[in-house]
Amino acid sequence: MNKKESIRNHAIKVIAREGFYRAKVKDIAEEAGIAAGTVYLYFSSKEDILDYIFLVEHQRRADFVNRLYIKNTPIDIVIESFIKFNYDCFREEPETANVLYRELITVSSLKNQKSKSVMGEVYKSFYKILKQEKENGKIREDIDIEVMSPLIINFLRNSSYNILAQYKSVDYEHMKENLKRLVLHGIMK
Amino acid sequence: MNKKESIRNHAIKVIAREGFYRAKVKDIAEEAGIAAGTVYLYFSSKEDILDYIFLVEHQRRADFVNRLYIKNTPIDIVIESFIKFNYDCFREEPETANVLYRELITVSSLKNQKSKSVMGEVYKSFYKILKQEKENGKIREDIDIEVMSPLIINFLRNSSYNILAQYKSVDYEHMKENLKRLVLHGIMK
Amino acid sequence: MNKKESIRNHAIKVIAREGFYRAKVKDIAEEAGIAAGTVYLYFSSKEDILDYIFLVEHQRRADFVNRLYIKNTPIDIVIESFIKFNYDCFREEPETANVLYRELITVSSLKNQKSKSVMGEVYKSFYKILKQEKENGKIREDIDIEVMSPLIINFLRNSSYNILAQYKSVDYEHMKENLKRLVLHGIMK
Amino acid sequence: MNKKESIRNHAIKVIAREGFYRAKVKDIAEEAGIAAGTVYLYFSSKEDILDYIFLVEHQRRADFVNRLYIKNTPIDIVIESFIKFNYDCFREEPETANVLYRELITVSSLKNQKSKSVMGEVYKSFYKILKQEKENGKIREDIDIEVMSPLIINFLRNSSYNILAQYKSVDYEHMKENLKRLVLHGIMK
DNA sequence: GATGAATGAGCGTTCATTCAT
DNA sequence: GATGAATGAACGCTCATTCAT
Repeated sequence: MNKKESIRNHAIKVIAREGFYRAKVKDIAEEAGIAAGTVYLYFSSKEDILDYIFLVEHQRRADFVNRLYIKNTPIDIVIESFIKFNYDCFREEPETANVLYRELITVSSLKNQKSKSVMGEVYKSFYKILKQEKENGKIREDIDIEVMSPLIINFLRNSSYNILAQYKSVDYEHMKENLKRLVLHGIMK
Repeated sequence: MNKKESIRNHAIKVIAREGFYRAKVKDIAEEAGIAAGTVYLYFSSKEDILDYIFLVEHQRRADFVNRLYIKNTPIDIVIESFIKFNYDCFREEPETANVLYRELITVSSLKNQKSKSVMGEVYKSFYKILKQEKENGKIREDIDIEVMSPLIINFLRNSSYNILAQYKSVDYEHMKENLKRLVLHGIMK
Repeated sequence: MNKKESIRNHAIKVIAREGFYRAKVKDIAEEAGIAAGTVYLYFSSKEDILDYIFLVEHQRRADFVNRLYIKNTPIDIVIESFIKFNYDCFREEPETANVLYRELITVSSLKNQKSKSVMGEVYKSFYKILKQEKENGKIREDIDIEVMSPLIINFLRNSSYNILAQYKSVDYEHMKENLKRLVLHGIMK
Repeated sequence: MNKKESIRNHAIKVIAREGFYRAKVKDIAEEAGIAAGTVYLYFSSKEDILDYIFLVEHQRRADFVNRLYIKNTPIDIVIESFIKFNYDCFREEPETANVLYRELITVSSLKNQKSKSVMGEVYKSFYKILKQEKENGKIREDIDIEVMSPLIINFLRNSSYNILAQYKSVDYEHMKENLKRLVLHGIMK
């Protein structure tokens, strides 16, 4: 078993529960069934663990959106898929959602250059999809896709999280449908 | 001079610069030109300062949206005004924007009940505006306004922050216009 | 009304409740219905208040024992009276008893020279009584009264406190009688 | 080398010198040749150290008196031995004596339940010895041993401390003899 | 004399990180 | 590689004392 991945996974649990600053390296280690010192064989610092969590999650999104782009997926399917992707991620691993949503901003001031640049890839791929569709005449002319693409991506990810975090018993399909409609009507002709 | 307000203002500066957990009470006091102990004459703890910052800002938004509701403002003007309001707030006090955006989530897990309930008022007023306009036949039937109103409010606030934080030299009017269009097309007939 | 005495009396209450180090000057002042700063018009420091409390109480005991000495009171009556005196003091003002018993030792390391010297007077008077009675042939020859007089005085005072503190519903007369007997049989022929 | 015991021993020194509230954890650690943080690997708080000091000392006395009881030791030997035991303890470790005598009361208001219950054992064993001897007809009928046993135990311990603390150059054997005589004459037929 | 807001030294405790084993 | 005891810098908070009003 890969120990670095094990630490990442258990760190997500602890950080989701306590928040990054309250989370103790000792607790993460304990949760992972190793000694505190061992963590430092795989990560240079506590912050480094968080960076790595972001990196992996951003990479997953970058890969996902990039794959949609390569396959020439039409914009309505892209929006729908990305909503579904985030929903599924967050429902399957609620702790990861928590960490992504809560700590992302706090740490954006940190030095996680690598994680940042990967997030940039997500924006870029989504932008390319929008550009293609604008050329196809599907997107309204008065929408500046360069400016809006990161805002929309963030909106979709945050809303997915918000819905799952706020509403306990609700028709999720209904909400996903609403979210998709709002964005599609917002940008399409 | 109101010392509690002075502490709030200088705390915003320090917390914006360092983040809440890195910000030292001593630094906040120093920035405000008082002794560290004096802070505790006005706040019961460091966390209490943050709560108060949120409370004041949320109250401003609650008042703003509520006033629009009372005046029966049409939805397109509401969206436009709220975008402008956030823009202006964030441009005038970028540090406040930083704190609101970065720390809001981190601390949402804390016990800031008062601040939370005030934020709830924002949602409620905005929901009432949307409800009115739906009855007026301006909102598309397939939009569930109960679900979407908090998502839209957050979208507008976060996007305002994102744009100001990301783009240094840009045509802000153009971006505000884009944001408004996306949301209006997204929800209106 | 004498403000210094008022502070002394209310300080006794607070110190009895919290212990000297936990007792706050502010609480003492509040209890006495004055401002914290006012305390420092009558006492030079928090410790100074405690010194004064001791001084007053020791003086009362010194006066009491000295009066017995002057009146040529026989030893059995002295013992009995001193037990009764302590009992009555402690029953009437249990807080004072608490402070005397608990803080006396802690602070014996402090610089309360005046209070100490007054306590010395108690020992001296009691010693003179014992000496008189030894010359009268009432005290056993093998008792070194110089050594034993302070021990006995402390024993009587501490035991009074202990009994009142430990036993809630008990025949106090029976216990006082026991205490008196033990000491009298211990020292008399 | 047992580090917990080392901390206990050095804490006794510092607390004896400064008093509990003046003693700094840092000083205790420094005295013990370790870092301040290390103290918290063995004790949960500063107060916890004091509790442990009491526990150990009370246990020693409890064991001592209990052993005398088991061996059916006659009362005069018990008194003599207990005086000697306290003398020796206090002469060998004057700091321990100081702490026991000075802080015992201050902290008796704290939550040191364990330490308290151990002290109760001392009273109980001594009471059983007295009861035995009363049945043997050695103790005067008019002495209520249930009431007097804790008072006597405290008297012996406190007096040992007082003598050692007050008198620098004195015939200690003479004083111990005096103390023993007083108590024995006080209670025996 | 009386106030009480302001001070700031001081301290208990935490916890990321190290390193000898 | 793995451990976990030890470290010690760091920080939130307290409260005796002062002093301008």
